Amino acid sequence: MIPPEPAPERPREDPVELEALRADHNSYPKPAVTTDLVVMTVLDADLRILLIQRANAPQRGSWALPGGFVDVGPTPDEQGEDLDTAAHRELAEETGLPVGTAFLEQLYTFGAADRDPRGRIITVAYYALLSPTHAKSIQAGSDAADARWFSVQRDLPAMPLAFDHDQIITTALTRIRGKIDYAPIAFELVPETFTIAELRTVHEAVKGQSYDPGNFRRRFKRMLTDGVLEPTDQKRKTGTKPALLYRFARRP
Amino acid sequence: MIPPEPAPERPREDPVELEALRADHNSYPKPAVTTDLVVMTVLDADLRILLIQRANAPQRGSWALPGGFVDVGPTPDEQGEDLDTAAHRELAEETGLPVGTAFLEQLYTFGAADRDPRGRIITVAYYALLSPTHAKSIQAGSDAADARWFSVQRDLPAMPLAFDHDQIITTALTRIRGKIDYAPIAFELVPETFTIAELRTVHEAVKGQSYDPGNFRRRFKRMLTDGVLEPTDQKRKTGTKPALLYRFARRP
DNA sequence: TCAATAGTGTCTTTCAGACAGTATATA
DNA sequence: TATATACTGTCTGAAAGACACTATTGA
Repeated sequence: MIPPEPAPERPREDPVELEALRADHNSYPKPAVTTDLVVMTVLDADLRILLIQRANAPQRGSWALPGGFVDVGPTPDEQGEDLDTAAHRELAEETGLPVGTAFLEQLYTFGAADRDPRGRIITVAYYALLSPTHAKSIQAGSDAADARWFSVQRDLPAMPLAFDHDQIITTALTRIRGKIDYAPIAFELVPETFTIAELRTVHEAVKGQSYDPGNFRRRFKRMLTDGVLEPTDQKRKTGTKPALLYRFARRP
Repeated sequence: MIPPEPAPERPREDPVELEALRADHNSYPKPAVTTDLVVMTVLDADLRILLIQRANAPQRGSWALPGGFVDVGPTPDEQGEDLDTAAHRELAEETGLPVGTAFLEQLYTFGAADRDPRGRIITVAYYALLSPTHAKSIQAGSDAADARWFSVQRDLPAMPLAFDHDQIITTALTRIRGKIDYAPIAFELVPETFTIAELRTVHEAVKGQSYDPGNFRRRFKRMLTDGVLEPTDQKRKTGTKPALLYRFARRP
């Protein structure tokens, strides 16, 4: 092993040299970059994804993921928005909800050379989780003639999607199905306060399997002692015995 | 819930219209896109990362991750290489090893607007895992005056890196430290055949913690019965009692 | 013979799955 | 009163951590 030398100080950039670099940087062809969103919610014990019907070519009329081009400033000094900001902006535009309402996380970047007929377009995919409360307000709110919730289990399998969006959705499903077992993402898919049964239903809808109510409750109760959750003093009427409502303690 | 209509057939693109789309596509500013590589190995029970010293501005002289621009074709019909292909190509160029020698996986895409002084550059980061056999051949092989292995624990904390490369490395470390517990990535960091102690050393170097040899062996032996591993009939002389060598059954 | 590591076995705790049983609401 | 669900408890097995113990090599 060669012992590493002490690292040099980070050099200041020479403004003149930098100008040359910037000119050089602009002399090569570049790809377009978009963000696409896999927006998910659980409605009626069913995992759903928000799709929009494309109003323009290419693939006009096809159902597709919401998304759009990342804002890149016109000059090196106006460099536009961060990737995360672009994703948040798209989400707000498509759902009508204020920025920060939903859980949003980068998923994967899809960059096959031929994935879009318009030319070279690389897309940074994000997934978002919406509570049913917010999800329902989308239906009602915006002019959603061309934006609908599709059931992952019932609708998606037989549905042709634009571009490689089926692959993006598959990646998102794999991600949340793995992550729900160890990260607190199920809480993003229930209302502000919720019963244990409602939380279990979310897990079941996401994983596509059922859980024993007793065992799920036990696992759940460990989060109570960990301070991740707190009980409220309210109950939800379910038709039979009312169930205690809990709240996710976002910041302990 | 609005019941979704049957999805329309995927429309054929009109060539004339497509031409217009392509022209439109080229009328907006675009970012440059690079891939950066976090190439890791374990040498002398120590997790290491390959860094190169930048020969050109910006940040000439700084240590940085290997990487480069994604090849984007000059026209919509010559759209260049896939992202994964670009990453594989960069890895081969930087290490001198043939494509396919190392494990390579997409990590995360970094797209802060101001992350590069040259202008808007989005980088799709990948991480690669090299066996010590291959890692050593890099040192010897290429003119590696400006490419070296740095110890994650000993060297990196005090080392200033170019751009946001420290953040990329942190993300890579978090990823493999999580993944090594459930995915067979440790086998990418040992020679073709290896002892249990060698595999344990890799786990310890990656996680930065020590494991009880007996317990590790037991966990390991379950992989034997699962067919993930197979014993060889060879032993490695260790200085004391020789240890049996095993082989990773890549495809069962 | 001693030191060091290979390799085995035991005890305990934790947690998940299966499942029985009790409590309390509505119809 | 019947039924459905909330909620509790018990049994079992898988797996991890702590740790004692035996086996086999080289010095």
